[in-house]
Amino acid sequence: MPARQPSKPRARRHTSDARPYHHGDLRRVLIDAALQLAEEGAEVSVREAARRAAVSPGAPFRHFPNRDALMAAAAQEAQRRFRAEIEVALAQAPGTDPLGRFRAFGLAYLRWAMRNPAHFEIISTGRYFAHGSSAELTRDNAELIALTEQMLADAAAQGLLRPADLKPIQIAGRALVYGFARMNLDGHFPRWGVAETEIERMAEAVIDLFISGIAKG
Amino acid sequence: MPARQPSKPRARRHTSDARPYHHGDLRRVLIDAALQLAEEGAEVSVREAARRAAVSPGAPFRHFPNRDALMAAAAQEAQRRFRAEIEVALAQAPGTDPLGRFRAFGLAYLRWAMRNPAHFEIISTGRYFAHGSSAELTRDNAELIALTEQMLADAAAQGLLRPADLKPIQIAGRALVYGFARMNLDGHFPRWGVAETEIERMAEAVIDLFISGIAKG
DNA sequence: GACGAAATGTAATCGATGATTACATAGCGA
DNA sequence: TCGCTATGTAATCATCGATTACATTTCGTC
Repeated sequence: MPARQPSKPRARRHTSDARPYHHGDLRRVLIDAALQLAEEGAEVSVREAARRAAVSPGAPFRHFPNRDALMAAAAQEAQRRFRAEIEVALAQAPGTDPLGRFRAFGLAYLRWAMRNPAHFEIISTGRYFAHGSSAELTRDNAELIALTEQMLADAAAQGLLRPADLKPIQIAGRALVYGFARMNLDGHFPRWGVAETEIERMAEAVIDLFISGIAKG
Repeated sequence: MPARQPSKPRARRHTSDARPYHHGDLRRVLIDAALQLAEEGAEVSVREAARRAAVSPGAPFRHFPNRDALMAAAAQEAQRRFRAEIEVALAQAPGTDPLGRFRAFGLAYLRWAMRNPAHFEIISTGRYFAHGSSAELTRDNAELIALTEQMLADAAAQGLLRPADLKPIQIAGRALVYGFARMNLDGHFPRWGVAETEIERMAEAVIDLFISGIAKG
């Protein structure tokens, strides 16, 4: 036991012998641990995150005032990844057809939600932290919504849609995609096929149905 | 303090002096307390339910093996009320037009979900208890789903729908309504109008949009 | 009616959790 | 080099779900 006497108490950056008193980047590690816990289906506790970071139960509170703040930070990280994937999909979307872009958006949205259900839940639910407690999350989400609304407005301006109020279309589009994602999350889909491809095919069919329902012709 | 000496230890049914040792209908009272707590936005704890029933913290476990069982029972009660309201609405629905019945169903569904968000959450989320832990809840829900699917199948059989696969229509219909309800629940609607009438009007518009999207003509 | 078993409530206790406080150590700048 | 601040530890608290031992009531059976 007494082998713990510091052989190198010098101001070294992180010698490899035993973990240093200061962790290095505990905040980040805690966020990752929280996301990982959620992914595993376990409920996220501050203590368990601390445990995984090999740190005392009180340490996390140096970085987050309370549990909700940790969850909010984890949600921000998840949202960052979510948005990155959306933007990649849009960048690869064929051309300038607003409805085609809308379709690509919806597909990327649902694909991510199907494959990262726990992270999607953290982002969307507003149960782990007060909704609006993270201004960044709220702003980020508002931007994505504005993006889709712009697509639909463009489609209307180009005469691609059947005559109808735009607002209900926008709301319905959001509700449809959000509802599909949450149904998957909340266990409202029977264990459909063997793979996740089947449910993703259904997601595609639902999006196409919606578009054909609002498109002219 | 020593005024607690039982003046009437006889086997009376419930004399009015002081609460009797046995509660009477603790199970029911606990379920109601749980629903009330959810309605108030507080998180539901067994102890708090016991507190409201003026009973010791261990008492509830005589009626429910664990917290989840209490929540499942509460969910069953909420589902019972939900379904009752749906059936009233359907009974009042004008005629035999399948799409009209579908519309009435959707409106009643969303109306209840908007006005009883906490109860809707308990029913739908599968987070308070293992999804499928309550066979009755599952069966009840399956019946409602079968009902709507039958409406859409009838509509298709009567040639009221544009040609399309029925399955995506059924899934999309569920996702749309469920998504709208959950968006409201999860705080994705800005505090729209003063009253709840505005959001209910939007719900109606969304349902009508969906129907017009799948209906022939 | 009387009695004993079953049902139902209480009291005490356990382990886990979020949170706070006092203290220890590291790292950084004047 | 000194000392301030950031960051981690240790100890502690209240709350919660859950279990156990014990108390009281209720009810069927004789």
